[in-house]
Amino acid sequence: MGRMAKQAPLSDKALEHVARRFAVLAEPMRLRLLQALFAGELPVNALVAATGGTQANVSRHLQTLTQAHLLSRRKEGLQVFYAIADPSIFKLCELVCGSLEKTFTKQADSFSR
Amino acid sequence: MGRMAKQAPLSDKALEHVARRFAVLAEPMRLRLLQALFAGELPVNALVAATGGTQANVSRHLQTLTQAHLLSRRKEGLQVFYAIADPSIFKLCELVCGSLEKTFTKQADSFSR
DNA sequence: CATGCATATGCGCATATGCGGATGTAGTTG
DNA sequence: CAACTACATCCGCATATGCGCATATGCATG
Repeated sequence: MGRMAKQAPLSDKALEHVARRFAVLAEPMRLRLLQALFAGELPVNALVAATGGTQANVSRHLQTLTQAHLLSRRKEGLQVFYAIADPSIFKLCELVCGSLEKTFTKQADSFSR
Repeated sequence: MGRMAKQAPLSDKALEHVARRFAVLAEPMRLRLLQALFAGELPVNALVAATGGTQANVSRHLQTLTQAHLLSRRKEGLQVFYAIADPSIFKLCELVCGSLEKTFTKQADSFSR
């Protein structure tokens, strides 16, 4: 299957899907939520506490992440537990952080030189 | 160095930088430009042709990508050549595409079952 | 130095998105 | 079933961002 695909140009629809995925990750509050969930499943109130956001805002962002299939949702009594559903998130964040680190390091070098 | 870092929670500033990186990638036209540049360096007019965008719009998006240190810029006579400056882009796109493929496959399965 | 080409930028508009505050809903408990 | 808890959603506002159009800038050439 398409594993070694030679980067065949993606269709417009595919590009929009990819863009949407990146857009979902392009909000600090959502990144905070994902970061809090790195350690494992958590209920909304814990995420509110962990991120310092309002309950309404946290809930909305959780909905966005869930609709993007990045989080899973599980009701248990009064609480709703969210968890990371797409493990690619981990590598994604690693990659971006690594790349940004390099960039900053280079910028720092350009001063010290 | 930080290679095996235990995902220490990122600072607010760091999170905003990561979010910004994702935001830059969250536009179909910019993804088209990156995709066109996957094969190598190209001048603006070629990118206009490849993407079907207007010259003004392409130029602005190229500026965005360059300011984000994703592209490099090289002037040669009247033309300006752009090239991918951050190889992490390749893996990033691969990861997202792979993840989206899985998601769609699952959705497809949920019909055929 | 006047003209022309390749690229960049200013401006205005339309749309999208995040946020706070209030309110709605589902489930639990007395 | 009334009151409470945990979560979701509605509304309005403020801001950000993409786009088209026009125009400016930089560089080469006759």
